[in-house]
Amino acid sequence: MKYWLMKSEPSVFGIDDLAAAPKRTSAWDGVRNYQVRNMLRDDFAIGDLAFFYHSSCEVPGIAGIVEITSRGYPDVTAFDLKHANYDPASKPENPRWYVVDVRLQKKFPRVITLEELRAHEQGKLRDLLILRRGNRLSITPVDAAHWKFIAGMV
DNA sequence: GCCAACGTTGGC
DNA sequence: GCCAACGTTGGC
Repeated sequence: MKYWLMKSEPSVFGIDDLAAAPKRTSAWDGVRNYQVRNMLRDDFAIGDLAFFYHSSCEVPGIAGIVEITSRGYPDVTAFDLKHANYDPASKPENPRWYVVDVRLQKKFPRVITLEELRAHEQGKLRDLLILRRGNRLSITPVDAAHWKFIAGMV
């Protein structure tokens, strides 16, 4: 079982959108970065857990925990001409982009802010990828020790 | 394969 | 809105 951190802009899709979705489950679509695509396609397993991170918003930080409920499968929004995620280079017979399904496991009573995380940048959260300068991946692996520590910050 | 131009991410 | 730090594109 692996741990992850998945970023989303709440103005596009936030934790409350997931809470309101049928079965509190949704495909994590719209990833258009090859490194992240490879993780979704090859590295995610059913039962993995991920922090749901809100980015590009007033208070960036971790809003809750989701459970991975599928392996990677093709991102059908890339095939949809009218969808914002449309990519003509991705074909159903040779899909370029992938998703996994996520189910909301827990919305935190409060957001664990980026500022709080940064307070441990030189200590317990050293080498947490989200804190690394220049990191732009929307999905990053989280090691077990970091996961445990952050979950304890709630 | 190089690299300039361009686009995107995301904190501030 | 600004801008650093990327990733991608395309001419050569």
